[in-house]
Amino acid sequence: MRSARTSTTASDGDLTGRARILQAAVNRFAVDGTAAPLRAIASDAGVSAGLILHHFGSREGLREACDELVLTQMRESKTSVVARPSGGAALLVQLAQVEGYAALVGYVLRCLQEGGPRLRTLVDHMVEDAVAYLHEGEAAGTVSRSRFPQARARFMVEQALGALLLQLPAQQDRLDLQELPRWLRDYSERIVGPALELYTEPLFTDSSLLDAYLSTTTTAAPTDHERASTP
Amino acid sequence: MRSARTSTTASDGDLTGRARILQAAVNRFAVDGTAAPLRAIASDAGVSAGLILHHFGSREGLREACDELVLTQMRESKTSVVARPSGGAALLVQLAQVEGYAALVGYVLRCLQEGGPRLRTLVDHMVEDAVAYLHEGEAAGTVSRSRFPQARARFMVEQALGALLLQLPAQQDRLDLQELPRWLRDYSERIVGPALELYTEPLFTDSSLLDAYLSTTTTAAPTDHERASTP
DNA sequence: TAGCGTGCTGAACATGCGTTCAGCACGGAC
DNA sequence: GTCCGTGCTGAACGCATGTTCAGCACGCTA
Repeated sequence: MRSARTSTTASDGDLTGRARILQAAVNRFAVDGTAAPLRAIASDAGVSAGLILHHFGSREGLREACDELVLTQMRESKTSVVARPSGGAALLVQLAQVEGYAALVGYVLRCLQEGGPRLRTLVDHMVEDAVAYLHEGEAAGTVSRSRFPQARARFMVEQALGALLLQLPAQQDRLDLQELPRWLRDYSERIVGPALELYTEPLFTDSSLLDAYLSTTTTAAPTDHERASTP
Repeated sequence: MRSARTSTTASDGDLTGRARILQAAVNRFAVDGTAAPLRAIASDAGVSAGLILHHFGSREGLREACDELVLTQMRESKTSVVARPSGGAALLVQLAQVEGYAALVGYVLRCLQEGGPRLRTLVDHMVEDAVAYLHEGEAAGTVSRSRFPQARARFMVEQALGALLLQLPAQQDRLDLQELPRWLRDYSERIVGPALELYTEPLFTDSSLLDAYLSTTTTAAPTDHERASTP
């Protein structure tokens, strides 16, 4: 199957082969999971499987190119999408509403679901954004100060992202990108009540547990250091 | 390779073939991910790959038998392991400390990471336990009452479990069961500070956001219904 | 016009997987 | 003793995958 235009330079309307592959890959990985076969991606892009290897060397090379693309697109879109208290999770929900960004969000969710350090930098960026956002809140007086600002931000981001992952279909099953925006919106609506309540009215009626913990770590307490280890 | 005892009834010390397969399967799935090949499991159990199919019909049959085993073992162990506020996550952490239960916990984590409705009943049980536990706290006066007790419990359980998943290695990578208890303990220590703080001192300094939300849902507000849908 | 490199194809290869199947060993029933 | 069913094996099959490779088409350069 030859593409309509065989010109190497991408004229308006149709992309270069490499870009078409990348776009198809992000889409397929989001829909069918990160184990989607190269031939399916090639078919979607209207090229042969060999061309993918020709451009990216290997399957892993394609994955890395996808990661890079997603990282830059997330960074670019961050300015246009308002940051939100729940860290990066709400950012993903917001972004998925934007036309054409569903595949991007789907790929990110699939990568996080896959596990491992693949998008660690993306999560780290989200944590940093959350730190900054919470810090602004502290300055404005709307957010309470923390003894562990860094760890608190990471804790919130990881909880919000992780809860999202639990809702996903299995890696091998299909994720409908058409339904993704609505589905994410429904999920947000479902949790916004408990979330706001939990963040406004403390779960514990007294501070005995917190006090007990703080008293055990008063001596040489590393009030905010982050370790990152993997079993 | 014939097993030492060929007696069909399991004498003390060595299990029947079926049980050995099941044990090896849970172990392999936990260590190498749920895509671990049957031949590896067979090798671990000291049997041929054909025997697995003979007993369980197919790979999916083996998975379902593992799920059932894990479900019953979790139910049995629940009485001996104290329930904790953060829902099922802390239960997993506690259980992993017990000698010989690491594989069980690892398999549960792998299944949750895989996504989909595989262990939905387990999560539902955890939610129900959390509801009961929080209710006891309310009666004792240590936990604040919620407008959405069911949704709050689910929200907390899913957040706690999900955050745990984000820490896991990739499905294809190895999960060291020897290190799992220590690793889970380290993770707990890392988050207990922010968690207790967040649950004791409200994140928001005023209730404007919560009030705004509640005012929009005063009319015919379904104060606590749960929907479960998958995209 | 001749040469050449880039984009690209399609067939082929090697590998690993789940699954099938014909058949063996053995222990209890009759 | 004979029969039969159960537990079990090991080779084989069919399939899907990632990857390799020889070669084609086309546009640029000289």
